Amino acid sequence: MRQSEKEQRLHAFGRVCRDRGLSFTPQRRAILGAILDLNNHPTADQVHAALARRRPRVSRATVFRTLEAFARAGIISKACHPGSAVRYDWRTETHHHMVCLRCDRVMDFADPRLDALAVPDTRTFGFVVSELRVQLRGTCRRCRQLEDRR
Amino acid sequence: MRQSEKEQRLHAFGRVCRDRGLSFTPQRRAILGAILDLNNHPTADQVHAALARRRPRVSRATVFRTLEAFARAGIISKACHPGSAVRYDWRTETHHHMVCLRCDRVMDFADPRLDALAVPDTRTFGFVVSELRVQLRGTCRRCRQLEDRR
DNA sequence: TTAAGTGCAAAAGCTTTGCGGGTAG
DNA sequence: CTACCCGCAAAGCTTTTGCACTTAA
Repeated sequence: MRQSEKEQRLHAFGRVCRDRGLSFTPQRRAILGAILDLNNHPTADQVHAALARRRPRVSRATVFRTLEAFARAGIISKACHPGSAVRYDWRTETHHHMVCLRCDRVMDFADPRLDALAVPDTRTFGFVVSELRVQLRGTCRRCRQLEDRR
Repeated sequence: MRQSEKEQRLHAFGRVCRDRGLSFTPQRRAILGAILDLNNHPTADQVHAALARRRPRVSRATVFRTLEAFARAGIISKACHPGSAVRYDWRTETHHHMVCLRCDRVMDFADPRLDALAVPDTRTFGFVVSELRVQLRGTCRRCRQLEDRR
């Protein structure tokens, strides 16, 4: 992501935070910056590691609390995956994912045809759908290469 | 699930295990029985809890090891979810999920129209798709009711 | 018979919480 | 000023691992 785009996004995040009644502290700005830089559905720990040698110092607890609070407020979202640690996604708009079933990697996949799919009726389940997303399950390049070597 | 259907499925699981070179011990039979009974994408711990007062005794470590081994062998699968503990699914064939973003509950959703969707081309990513699944993200009945009460 | 599976207990990894002190708005 | 936020450290979940013993095939 270009620096200018990043600054622009951070600025937008600040505005949304205040709209939602959350303060936009230097720590929170750093956390959002890190998730934009990583850009690949990191865990809270990966975000914390990325910030380790940077100013301002951000504690592990703050990273966990902040990411969770932002997700609850809809400022960021959570990615669905088959693994065992919450994965965060700075994108909140509908998009799609390729999910590697070997290494749990999640990659974005854009496709307007998929965006246009009609949401099926789930009323009988009492379930209200906010969005439809497609998941392409399979094997990523790296995992296939590892496999081939054997 | 009817008792007869469950027995039939357990029998089929036994056959697949042996085909894959995995032995079908009483513990493993019990674990698969529990995941069929629960029927709702349980965590390893939930499977273990369901077996707590039953024979044969199954240790927590065995539950974790077994579910992981079965998933790797394709005997069961993992559900994709936004939470922080692996969720197992005794269904391995393509199907779809409603995912509650408040409580992380995962519910099955069947729709032949969705099953028929064409898999997009992901070659440029080096990603090989094994199946396409749809995820309906939203809020389940229980969570909406809890919300309404406030 | 023996390779594979199991239980136990300890360690490692992930997440939440309570509290005293700090700061954004 | 004051409600919200932060760091720290401890506790609570989830998952893996090493090892000695057992068992399915």
